[in-house]
Amino acid sequence: MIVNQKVHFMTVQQMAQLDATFSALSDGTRRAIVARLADGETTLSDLAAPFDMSLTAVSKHLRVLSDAGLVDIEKRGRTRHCRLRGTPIKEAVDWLSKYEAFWIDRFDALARHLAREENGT
Amino acid sequence: MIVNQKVHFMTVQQMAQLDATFSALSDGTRRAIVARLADGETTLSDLAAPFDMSLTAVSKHLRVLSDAGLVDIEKRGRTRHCRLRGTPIKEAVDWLSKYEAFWIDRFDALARHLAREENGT
DNA sequence: GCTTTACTCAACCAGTTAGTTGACTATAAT
DNA sequence: ATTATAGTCAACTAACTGGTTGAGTAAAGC
Repeated sequence: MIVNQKVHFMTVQQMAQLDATFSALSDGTRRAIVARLADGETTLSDLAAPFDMSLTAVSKHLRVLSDAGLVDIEKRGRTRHCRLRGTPIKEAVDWLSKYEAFWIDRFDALARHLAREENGT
Repeated sequence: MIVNQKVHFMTVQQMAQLDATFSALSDGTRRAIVARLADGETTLSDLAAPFDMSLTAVSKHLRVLSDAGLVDIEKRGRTRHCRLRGTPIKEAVDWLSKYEAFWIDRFDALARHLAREENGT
């Protein structure tokens, strides 16, 4: 089996966007925020309530997500209303999708096969 | 439109795995390594050649990928042979896929609509 | 046996990250 | 007008990151 040689061109900004997206999602608190926002728009205070950390800390996490373009923050009176944006997530999936062939990985499959043989099954 | 409320249970290890995967992929050099390995197995030296940094630096990047379970490193004589593993990538995609609804984002769509109106088109 | 190759390891450095606290600002409620 | 709420900002800390260099090790080649 021969894997297609795929040359991929990417601008510096596209690289930076992927950096920011993956980096933003590398923190469990931020992934929890994303998960929460998928259920609908919320304010910062509401968002922060379940977390065992200061409002400032959650605000900073939200800022990271906002800088990465994953969430929109809208100032409304004295509250900040946050909502999820899908585009950067899609871009991350698009990048990952290039390695889809490896999800049903021939090497993984081989490894599983060998593991089964080692176990004598 | 109502988004399904999805409660998601995740073990500490699954969380840590996602942390490691997204964190590993948040660096452009490491994504380039992954891309390179998708074209086939290579040694560390071969892998390091195109990069403008020391072998030690690339070795460290590879170690991060290895720790995250994204690559296997096999010692063979004095060379290290590296190959891609798909499973963690699949897990990352599975997580992201829960937000697939937002890729064709009603808010994004609204934002684009408003942007078009602002431009008077 | 000596030299080159392919690495690893430890120490160091500068910059970033994830959290804290305390002081502040602006809006809303009484 | 006062008070409570929602949040920001600046300063600080501890730990982590991404890179370096120099020394060391183990396998291959001559």
